[in-house]
Amino acid sequence: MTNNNSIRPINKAMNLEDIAAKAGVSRSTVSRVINNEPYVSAKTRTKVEAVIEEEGFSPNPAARTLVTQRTKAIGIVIPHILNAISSDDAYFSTLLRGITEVTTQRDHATLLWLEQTGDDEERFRRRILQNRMMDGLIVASAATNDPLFAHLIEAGTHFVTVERPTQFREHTNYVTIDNVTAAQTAVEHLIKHGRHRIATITGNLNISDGEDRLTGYRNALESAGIPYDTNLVIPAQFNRHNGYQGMKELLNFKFDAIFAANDAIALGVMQAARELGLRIPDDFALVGFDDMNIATQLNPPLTTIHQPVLEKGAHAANLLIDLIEGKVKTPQAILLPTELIIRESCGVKSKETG
Amino acid sequence: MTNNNSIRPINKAMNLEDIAAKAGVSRSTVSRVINNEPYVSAKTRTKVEAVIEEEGFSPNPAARTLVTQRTKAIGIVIPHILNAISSDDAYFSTLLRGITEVTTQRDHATLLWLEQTGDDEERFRRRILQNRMMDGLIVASAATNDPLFAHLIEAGTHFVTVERPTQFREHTNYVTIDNVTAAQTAVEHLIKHGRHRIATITGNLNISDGEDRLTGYRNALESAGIPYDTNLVIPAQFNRHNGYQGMKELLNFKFDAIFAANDAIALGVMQAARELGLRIPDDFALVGFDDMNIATQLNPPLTTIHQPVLEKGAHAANLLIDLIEGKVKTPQAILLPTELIIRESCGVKSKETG
DNA sequence: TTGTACGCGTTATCAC
DNA sequence: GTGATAACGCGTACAA
Repeated sequence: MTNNNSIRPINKAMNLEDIAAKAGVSRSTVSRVINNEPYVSAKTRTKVEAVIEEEGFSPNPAARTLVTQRTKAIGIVIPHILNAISSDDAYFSTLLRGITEVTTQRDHATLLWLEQTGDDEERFRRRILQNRMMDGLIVASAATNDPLFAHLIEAGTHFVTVERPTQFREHTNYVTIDNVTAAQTAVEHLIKHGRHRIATITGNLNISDGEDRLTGYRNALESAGIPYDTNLVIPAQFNRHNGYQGMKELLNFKFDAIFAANDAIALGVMQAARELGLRIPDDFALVGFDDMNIATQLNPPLTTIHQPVLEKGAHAANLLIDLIEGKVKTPQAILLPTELIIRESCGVKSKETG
Repeated sequence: MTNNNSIRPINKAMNLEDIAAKAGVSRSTVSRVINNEPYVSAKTRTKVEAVIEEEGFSPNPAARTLVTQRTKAIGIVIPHILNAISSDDAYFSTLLRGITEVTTQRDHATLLWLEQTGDDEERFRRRILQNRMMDGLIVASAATNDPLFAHLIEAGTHFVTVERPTQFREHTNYVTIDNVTAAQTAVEHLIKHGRHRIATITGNLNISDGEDRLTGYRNALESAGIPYDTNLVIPAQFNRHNGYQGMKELLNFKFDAIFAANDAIALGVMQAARELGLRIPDDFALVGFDDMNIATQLNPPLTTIHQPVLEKGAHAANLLIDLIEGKVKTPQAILLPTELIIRESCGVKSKETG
């Protein structure tokens, strides 16, 4: 409104110039102090810092971004909202916590991009790709063939996934767990304890987590010389409803155990079993995946694979910011450990180890 | 780097000037087209739009923010992370979904600010107050006396809370539920069905949700002429562990029902009861609050108050953006409806209505 | 209806 | 060590 430097409108934030005037130096010097640059005398620095402190000044991020081309913000992208944030599940909020822990610590803001139910994919992608408020992206629960990846790579945008990539592997940084081995461990545990007709209700097979857990299941059967029976493999998605439906489909066949691709699915199985008057683990054993907090609380407590979701988020954020800051060049693949947690749903006393 | 307009460095984003050149018009005309301003001939507009489309151009948000003083982004602030994101709980992620649904629809970005465990409050507050990447804030699960509010009001920052404010009421926009009445309804349901020694394990009493639910509990007792027995009131926090502990404390006293201030607490109660060999609802009735998805899944299924968390988030976001856009002036208080969901934990068949 | 010119608040590049 | 001054990319009075 006014061009008069001496009178600042009320409520108008201060700027470098104002601070400089108050400190009796030039704008450039204030900038140097703020950015911790050398070549400022101790005395000047102290004076300027005092004024900054006194005024509670902080530099305008938009102006800064305009010249530095950096926003000091990252984005979290969740394309498949219905799967990822099935509200049964603490996976998502735990991941967020892990991520923000690091972004906060490393002085970055965090933008959240959830694909909405009515959204078409193309618009969602454009919204993210065109938004230039972020220096990089963490992509969670995307389909392995999601076109987003091609666009990100083409645009040269830094990104990290929390699933194993199946395409563009040489361009993709990721942090995940060894889903194949973990699932295999779970199923082998069932086999070791006398279950031989083991069914599985899978997660989304277009997400590597789902795909890999099915592979682990197959591997376990194969190692034990148990034939792979497609009747016992119910393709589904990572949510409770699918577990519930899957259980009902399985009724047509004989089985003595179910490996659920995650705990939400296991929850659905338990609900169906209960309605059908089937008892776990007496009528069939059940093993889940994720170790959500609720697992101890179920009846019976759920045997499951524990995975370090918080750490996954934290590692992803660190990796992304390292990438942005140029501290990491070659594509990184970080694998986090998992653990089989034996409770009661698998029919083995939790005292005796696997 | 280069001042030569005719040669753009590879990977350098286009700007208005470039588009203008390609379209054979001036920069301002392109700006007008992008901002849907009048006084552009249909022909010019079409031409410019074609170039924009062809180049996949979108304006630099930092530059835009610098001049408009608007970021088209809002922030979500969660001060009490341990309470709000107790990983038992879908409340938080559901709220996020509700919020982002609206922010997306109204073309705003969403920033996430979670107070970290090791964080001191003062630093957290500064981080938010000094960050100018947002046009307004949604504050969730803050203590009613959180100093943040005073700062926000002083700074003239638009904000909306999803709890009832106890101070600065005339300056605070909020959307919440009628916690008092809802809690009262829950407890009256217990009374009506013969329970007279009703205990409660409260939520955080420095959050209005916790305070109000306790008030509702008192009101119900009072209406029924049941004396208020402080032995039966366990001050606690909104998480499962506190429910577990609270249940154990209650063992010293006689009671025939528990009103848990949220479902997470009820979960803890159920776990403790199970370990103690107490049966619900035979040994005591139990009612929760929230109606998290898992409630149907518990043993027994949990009677609880349903609250529309998704809608809460959506209303909050709409209200905030209305505020930012100047469409709303006087402080708004939006109250959303709740409903008592009768299942089995209260000892009443779910068929017969409370 | 279109174009010119200035300002938004920084950082970066020079002189001094 | 310090201070002008030119970008950064956009919106917007004002002139044409």
